[in-house]
Amino acid sequence: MTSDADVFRRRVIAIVRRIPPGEVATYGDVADAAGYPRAARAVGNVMKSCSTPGVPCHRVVAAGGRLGGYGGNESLKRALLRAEGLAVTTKRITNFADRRWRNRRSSRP
DNA sequence: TAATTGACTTCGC
DNA sequence: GGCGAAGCCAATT
Repeated sequence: MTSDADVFRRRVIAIVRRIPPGEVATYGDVADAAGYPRAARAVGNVMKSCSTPGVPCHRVVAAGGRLGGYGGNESLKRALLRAEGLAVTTKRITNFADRRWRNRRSSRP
């Protein structure tokens, strides 16, 4: 059944899978790409339930270049992002602005 | 069915 | 610069 929630989850997963290596996207960006610019939290929930392999959840970070959660293992997330070619510090991504995956429908002034 | 939680975001103090 | 509160969406209990 294509429940709205299922579609949302499917959409989020599809979008996250579309994130190219070496780039990252924020929960808000993924939510926006999914059609719900305010569903950043919902994206987090979907990620937590992401039983779908091939989904680079570690490429999804919080806004402002912060790491976010990743199950609490932000150290692991930091290592993965660094392996992707990103400059990550203990709390945020240094070149986040340059590595941010542009997927938003409208550019923000 | 209703209420709570959660890997968020943003503004205010 | 750090902490707190409010707002939004979906999943879970």
